[in-house]
Order: sequence, then C-alpha cells, then structure tokens
Amino acid sequence: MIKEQYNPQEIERKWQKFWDDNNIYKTPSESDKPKYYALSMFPYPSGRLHMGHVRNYTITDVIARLRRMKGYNVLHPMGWDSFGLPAENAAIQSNANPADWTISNIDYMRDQLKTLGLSYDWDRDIATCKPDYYKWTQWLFLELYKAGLAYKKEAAVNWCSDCATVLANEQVEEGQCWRCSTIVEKKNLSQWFLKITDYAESLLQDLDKLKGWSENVKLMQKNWIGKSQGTTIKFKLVENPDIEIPVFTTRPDTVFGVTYLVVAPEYPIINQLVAEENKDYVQKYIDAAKIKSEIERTSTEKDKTGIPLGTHVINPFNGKKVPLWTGDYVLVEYGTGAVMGVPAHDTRDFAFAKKYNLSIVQVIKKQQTGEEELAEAYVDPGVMINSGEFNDLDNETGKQKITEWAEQNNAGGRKVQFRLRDWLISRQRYWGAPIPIIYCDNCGIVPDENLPVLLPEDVDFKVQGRSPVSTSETFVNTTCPKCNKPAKRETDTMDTFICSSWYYLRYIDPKNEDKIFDSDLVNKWMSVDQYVGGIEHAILHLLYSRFFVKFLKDRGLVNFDEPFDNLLTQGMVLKDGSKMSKSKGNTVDPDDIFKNYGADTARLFILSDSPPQRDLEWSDEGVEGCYKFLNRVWRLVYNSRENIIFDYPELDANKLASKNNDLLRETHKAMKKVTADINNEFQFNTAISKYREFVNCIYDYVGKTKTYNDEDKAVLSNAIITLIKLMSPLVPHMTEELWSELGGSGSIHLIELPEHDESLAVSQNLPIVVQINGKVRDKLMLPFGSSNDDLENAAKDSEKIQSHILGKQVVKTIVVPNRLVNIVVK
RNA sequence: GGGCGAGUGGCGAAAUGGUAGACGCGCUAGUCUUAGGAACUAGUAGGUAACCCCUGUGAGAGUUCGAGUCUCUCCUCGCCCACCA
Repeated sequence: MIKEQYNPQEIERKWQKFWDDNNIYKTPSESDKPKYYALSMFPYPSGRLHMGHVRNYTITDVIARLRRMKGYNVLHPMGWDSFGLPAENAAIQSNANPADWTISNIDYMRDQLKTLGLSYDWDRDIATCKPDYYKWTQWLFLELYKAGLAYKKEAAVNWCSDCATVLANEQVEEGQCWRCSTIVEKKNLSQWFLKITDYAESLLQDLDKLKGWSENVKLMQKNWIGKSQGTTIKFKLVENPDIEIPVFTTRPDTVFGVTYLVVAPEYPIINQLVAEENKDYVQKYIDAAKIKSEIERTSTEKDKTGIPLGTHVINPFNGKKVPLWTGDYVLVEYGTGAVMGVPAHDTRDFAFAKKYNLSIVQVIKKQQTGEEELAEAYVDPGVMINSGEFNDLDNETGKQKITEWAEQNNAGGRKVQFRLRDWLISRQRYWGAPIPIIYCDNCGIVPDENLPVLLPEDVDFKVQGRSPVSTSETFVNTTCPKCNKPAKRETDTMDTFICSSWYYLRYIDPKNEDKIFDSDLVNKWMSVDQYVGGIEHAILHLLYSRFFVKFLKDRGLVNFDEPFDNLLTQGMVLKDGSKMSKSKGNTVDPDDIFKNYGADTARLFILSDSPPQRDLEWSDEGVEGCYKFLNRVWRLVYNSRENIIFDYPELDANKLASKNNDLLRETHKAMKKVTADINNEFQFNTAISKYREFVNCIYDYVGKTKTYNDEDKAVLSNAIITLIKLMSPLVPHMTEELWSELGGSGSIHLIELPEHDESLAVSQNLPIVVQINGKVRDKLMLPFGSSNDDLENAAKDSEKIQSHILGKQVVKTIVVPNRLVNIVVK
C-alpha cells in the first residue's frame, strides 16, 4: 500500500540498505552487454561533502543509471585521493596521526555518498594513501625511472615557505602557491623530476583525437604546452670568439635588425661574458635579481631593466658588432636563456631600446610604403629591407631563407620550443607516497624494488624545512639492495598528483596483488566513456593523466592513447553570486538538505536550475520547489492508486478516445525528450522541465476524468508508470518505492528504459504560424503533414491575413512544412 | 597584452535560422481552511483602460522572406594564459 505521505528519510534509508544488501550496482568484469565507464573525479577526504561534490557525483550517477537502464554494463566506481597536506596540518594541530584523520574522514564521507543514493560499486573502493595502492604508485615511479623519465637534478625550484615544500610549475599561480597563496620563492635544490617534456609533442597532437572534450579545455592544454616553431641563431663573443651565445627567436626574418643581445642573469656562463671593468656592477645586478620574487620579476606592469656587460657579439648575418646585456626579464628556463633585441619589430624591445638609448634599425616595411621613422614597433607582416641578399622578400619567405642560411653556415637552425617544463614531483612532506630510492656511497642512486616502501610512523611532524620523514632514523638508515652496505633512503615523498593520475586504471582491477592491473581487463574497459569533474583540473590532473597513459602505452601495458574519451566540466555552485567557501561563510551543508528534504530533493535541485557546464546559483526556494514537486508526484500516484493497473493491457492508439490519445502522445513525447536531453547533451534542467510538464498534463487528465473505464485506466497507468521510470535515474529512492508499491518486482533501476514510438509522439494537429513579412499575424491548427499548397491556401483564407494583404501585392510565399507560412507583400 | 566564453522578464532559465520568454522561483488575486509558510484555480516582458496594435534578447550595422541564433564593429562581465623571445 502506498502511504499517504511522502516520507523521504524513511524511504531513502530503506532502499539504500536494500541496494547495498542485494549488490544492485555491482559491476561484473565480464558481461555480454556493451561496456560503459562513467567516472567522477575522486574527492580529497577533507572531512565532509560540499555542494560541488554533490553536483559532480549526481551528474555522473544519472549518466550511469541511464546507461544501465539502456542495457550497458556500467562501471561506476568511487575512491579517495587521500594523500596531501591538509591531513598533515590536521595532524600537527591535534597531535593525531594523518592516517587516522584521513580514514575517519573517508568513512564519514562514504556514508554521505551512500546517503545521496549514488550507484557505486563499492567493492572497487580505493584510497591512494593505502599501501596496497601506493605500492603501485611507487612501482610506476620506478618504471619511469628505468625508462629514464624520472631523474634528479639541481635546479632553481619554486619554494613555498608556508607549506615548507617545493611546488610544480603548474602549482604556481601568479607567483603564488596554489594552495595557500604565499609568494613563491626560488631556491636551488636537488629534486626529482618527471620528463613530461618528452611527450610534449604527442600530448599536443592527440588533443585532436579528443572529440568529446570542450574546445575550451583543449585550448588551455594547448597553451600550457605552448609549442612555438622558431630558429636558433648563434652569436660569437667579440672578446672571445670561442664562446657562442645561441638565441631562440620566432622572428628570424628580423635578424638584420638586431641592435643588442640580452642574456638572463642566471645564464650559466655569464661570468665569462662580462668585461673586467663591469664585474662589480653586474654582480650586484645578478644578486638583486635573485632575491626578487617571481611575482616582481614577471610583472608586465614594471619597466624592463637591464645593464650592459661591456662586451659585444657579432651578428653572423651582417658581421655587425652589437652590445651584450643582461636583463631579468629574460628567463633562463625558456629557449636558450638569451634573446636578440630587435627594437624596430618587437614592442618590448622597442621600449627597452628607447629606455637605454639603443639604436633602432628597421628591416621590415609595410607593402607599398617607404621607410619612415617608427613611432612604435612594427610587428605586422611586410617586406624585408636593409637585409642584404634577403631584401625584397616577404617576411614569411624570409623566415625560411634566413633559417636555411643559418643551417648552411653553421650559425643555427630550426628549433621547436615548448613552454611545458618537466614535472617537479618531490615534496618535503610526510603524507605522500615515499619515493622508492636508496642512496648508496658505493652504488649511487639505487631503486628499491622491495615495494611498498612504507611510510614510517616514528616521525616528528613539526620539523621545519625538510621532510618529516627524514626524522625517522629507522626509515632513513637502510642497506643498499645491491651491495648490502649501509645506505640512506630518499626522504621526499611524491606529489599527490602522481597518485591521482592513474587511479581510474586501478578501479578496473582494484585488488590485484601481483600487478598494477591486468592489461587485458584495462584494455577492455578503457577509455573512460564519460569523465565528469571541475574545470580547475583542466591542466594539472588531466595533462598528467594523459602523460601517464602515453607512457604506459609505450611500455606495452595498455593499448590506447588517451584515458578520457568524453569530458564534462561542471560549473561551480555559487551562493549570493560567489563560489561557496568556508572563508566567505556562504556554504550550505549537504547533510542539512538530506535531513530536511531528503537526497532525492537534493539531487533534483542540483540538476534542475542550470545546465551542468554552467555555474549554478544556490536557491533555498529552488530546493523547496523541488521538494514540493516530489510531493506533487507522490500525491498524483497516491490519489490515482485505485485506477493504476500495474500490468495494464497493451494500448492501440488507433482505437483510443481522443482524450486518451492525447495523454498517450504526451507520454511518448516525454520519453523522447527526457532520454534525448540526458543522453545526448546532459541537459538535466530541460529534462526536469519535461517531468513537470508531463506531471501537469497527467493532473489535467485526472482532473477531467470522473469515472474510469478500462481504457482510461490503461492509459493513465501507462503514463504514471512511464513517469516513474523516466524519473528513476534522477530520483532513485522515491521511484523505487512507488515502483515497488504499485506492484513492480525487483529494482526499478535494473529494468530497461522504454523507447518512445515516434509515430505516437507526433500531434495530429499542429499550430501553423502565418506571417506577413516575417511578423506573426495568425495561428492556425492544421493536420500534421499537410501539403504546402494546403498550408498556403489555409493561410490565405484566414480573415486576419486577408485584411493584411488587402490592397497589397503578394511578392512571394514561403512555406515551411508543419511549421509556418510567410507571405511577403509590397 | 594574448586567447576563450557569456550578455534574454524581478530571479534561475528555454528556444534544429521559423510563434522569444517553455519549465520553475517570486509576486498578484481568488478557492478551501481556525489559520496557513500546505494544496488548488487564474494572472504575471514593457507600452495601452483595453481588444487590436506597437516595442522588445548589451549597442550599432549586415546577410535573409524571416535573426536571440549567422557575419562584422563596439561595449560590459567571467574564465584561462601571460616579460615565452
């Protein structure tokens, strides 16, 4: 018996237990059905779910549920990105163990996910902080090491003093730490890197294969990889012709306009380039540059500064002698660490030359104009002048010719330059996967194959400036696996982005103790059919994941190029116009919504107000509205319970009374619209509108029907049971309850979703718009499929239309079948 | 500075080049109630007393029988990258 009152809390608890007990959402690895891998970006277990999580996981859950009901074997797993700094900070504050803090958060959040009614296969739950997972993270590191893609080097790295650790390039935002906004310093440290730059070209090229990614995200990756085609040109030092300074340029066509050269202050051999009398002065400049923060140095507002080294270089193209400078706007990491100054054709160089009174030589002119004094740099295409044998070439041809000349005369050549730099992965923190490396005085760097290398527990978390791991004597002191002599362990841990860049592979084979995963299984399940997560991962996580998959393919462990076929980047959840955050105090706790309205209401609201890609403004009234709607559906079913026959007889549309035919048609229209909206475009908001329209329509029907004959009952039953089926992916608990109470057996979530019948979804009569000169003047109800002549005649017969045509000349008539007639008059 | 999006009622938003504002929130009036913040009914872009009609999708032009939608110029907002040579 259906209860009179909709009681979400009672229903939801009951069905969640039922689903759990009966393993409704367990995914068999083998099945005759086609596979579908639906994946949400797994959360960091910070303590409790926020609305962003609710949105992310509900979206993916609806997609997974719909696919399941469309006959797919759906993999829909969940896990925990559980290494990271917050656990360590919490440990320092409360003297707890990061592991305990993390595990209890995971347990709480897992319960919350269950409360939300998400259809996960919990048997595949993984946590990156557990040894049975990070063992394979370490294994992966060693594979990279053996392939020459993990290496250690001394480098000027980004240092966050607040987090007391180094940061990857990708983790520095506007010169500040991505996590705590502390201004990042440069420090010279010996650190581990992954050679992601080896894959720069394929990471760029394969973006074209990602048809299911938005252009926006692909472009962000493309810009980050930052490929530029250019030329290197070598300039010899006048004072010591054995020294060559190569520069990188994308404008070799302007080489005859070089009037100076600038090297970075950190240029490795800068000391050999300085004239004796300038040494003191230059050293001061270099020291000053070092202590400037990244943010000061890279500010575009500031004037460029530089000083002459007192020496000169020879331009190989024209033999001209030009002064050599150093300037802190030149980056030692990019290109060759040296640039040529062409003030006439580069705005930055122009400003620099004006400031320091350097000469300006024009070498490109606009077509058809003479040479004239430049008021600003001329950066557009043109014709080469003052360029010796290259004069009169258009500058694009000039680029080729100049580069060829450089190649032929040993003065440089073609060069492809990427902005992408190697991935700095070592962190001086505790709560991460230890880097499985041993340093031996005899054997040097030795990989430790005895995995997992477990995190020590006897550590001092409060140590400053070095990894807390280094305080564990038992961990640090070990023996060399090669020579058995005493040796020391690496005490840095890995960037947690390593752990989170391969997790989607582990879900497929989560309990494998012998291998990172079974390749056959992974090849069968990958790629991920639909990945859903926040736009904030557009670069870091997604780029790293793509890199790992390309590496694993090269190692023969997988046979696909890209991990994620389709990517949906969901918008943020806002309140009062800005992102929900604790610091702003504008958060809404999902638990409160579950408690007051139930998970079904939360799910419905989070999907109803905006399309998923767009930001969603939180609205208490909107939540209330969704709750009322669910109550409205409940009442509809409850009040009609006497007239609902679960096994209603088949309906013959040709024989139905017109009222019943109308409802049958609306039922098929709803089927069509809802599945199309969810399946193709993830337009949950318009799918939900359709639910409401359909419910309004059934209410109309019920309101008009005083007594029910068998045909009425069958049509009504069809409408209501279809409604419940269509709503079940979004509103899983309430629909399960109604399904069961109306007489359905098993779970509604395991049935097949019905397909609409197109012939039943079209109306017999359609409103046809009649326009005069594109303005609507009348609307006529005409049969579906009327011929163009019939439409035109009907339009011209209309009294309203005739009054508009009267006394005018009909120039032409446009007819769009089933839609409109436009009469053009003069 | 470069790149990418987006501008539609009081609000969230709909709209294969073809009836702009579906659906909802809010609001107004009414019904039922002791009462309702519940439910139901009707209305709700602006102008007009009002039907008709006129105006209307950031501004301006263009293409088209017809433009929220396509093209160009401009304005505003958001996001990403940014001394990248």
